[in-house]
Amino acid sequence: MAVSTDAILDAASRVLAANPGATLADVARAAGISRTTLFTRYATREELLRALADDALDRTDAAIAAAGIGDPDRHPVEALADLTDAMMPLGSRLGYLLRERSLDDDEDLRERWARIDRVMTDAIRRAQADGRVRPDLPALWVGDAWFWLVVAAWEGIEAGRIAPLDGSRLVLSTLLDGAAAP
Amino acid sequence: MAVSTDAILDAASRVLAANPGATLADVARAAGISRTTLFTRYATREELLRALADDALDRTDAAIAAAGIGDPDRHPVEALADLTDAMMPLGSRLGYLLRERSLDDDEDLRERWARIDRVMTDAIRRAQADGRVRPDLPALWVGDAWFWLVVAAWEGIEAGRIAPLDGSRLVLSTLLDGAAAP
DNA sequence: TCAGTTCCGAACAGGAGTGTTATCATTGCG
DNA sequence: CGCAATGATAACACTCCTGTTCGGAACTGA
Repeated sequence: MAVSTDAILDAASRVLAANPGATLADVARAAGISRTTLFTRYATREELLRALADDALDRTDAAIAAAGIGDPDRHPVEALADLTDAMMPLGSRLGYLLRERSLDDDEDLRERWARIDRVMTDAIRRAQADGRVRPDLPALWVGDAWFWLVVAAWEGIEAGRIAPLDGSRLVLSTLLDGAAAP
Repeated sequence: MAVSTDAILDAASRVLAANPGATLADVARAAGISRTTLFTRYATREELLRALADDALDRTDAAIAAAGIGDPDRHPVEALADLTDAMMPLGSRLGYLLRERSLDDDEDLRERWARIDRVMTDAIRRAQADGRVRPDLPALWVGDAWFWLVVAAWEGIEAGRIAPLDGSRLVLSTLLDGAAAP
């Protein structure tokens, strides 16, 4: 196995995030292997896409667990800060999922994403009950706002609009404190 | 002209936003016309995509002008509120551009988008100078954060996670005041 | 009724991508 | 050195989409 599975998935996520219609030949070229070799790893395009999605969700699950988002004893703002840090390197891995709609009707993937959503929303509800997050905002919305601000940071970093090391801080500070001058 | 150009673009943006790889046959079906008739309006797929993008940018330009974003005398927060309201209905029209990468190398479209970006960023810089927006956040980032919160609202509304009429308020309140409890 | 227009359906050629197969070169191991 | 495994290259069939063409249906206006 000259080229690791991870290297293939990494190349694939970069190519497919940049252009969801990219050819398997493009992916293979980016991974430094031939198209036929790529087919020996993933028999069909869909199989590759599925593996990519699973890998992205694995990493997200791991980040959520490591940050202790589901832990009621953990300070929710600290947990969110840790999670945001951990999410920043996942740009292309997860970003590709945003643009790839052919997996929308995959029940397993939807269920995995719903579970992540539930963990986040529960944590936000606890933070609201603890008086740390505004109770007048729907918890679902706060979670969505956080996620899309992370996407904003991914895009901003990729486009060179913000410094890579600033991403996490900007997301957290904007989400929690807002952009209006005090 | 039984089916208006606008109806075709509307159907096309909905179909292509849901799935950028959708076939022209899909688009024609959604628009209620035949595939051959669609070809009489737009000779190639690229021509249709270009028309869609131009239309979306036209609407964005109009919304920016109507909100007075570029007007230094206008209260910047009120202008942003008006703009956010005006952006809410543009979900699929602009959302499709987010996912469509085949137009990334189109110089005209890039220039149009850059001009919109410049108007927004200038307005944010003025708001920072006036003490209405935190000066410690990069103006580029504030603009991006606003835009992606708008996207979050589009997605949330489409998924039924937030009420359509709440979108604009949630975006503004989150961006300006933050989600942390005071 | 006739002419003109607009649209649809069917059919076709061409191109591009997927997935398969067979053959050859390379590397590593016994 | 010989064998096995791995991957590359090339070629192929197949499918799907694009873009074009043609004949006919429906509607309109004189």
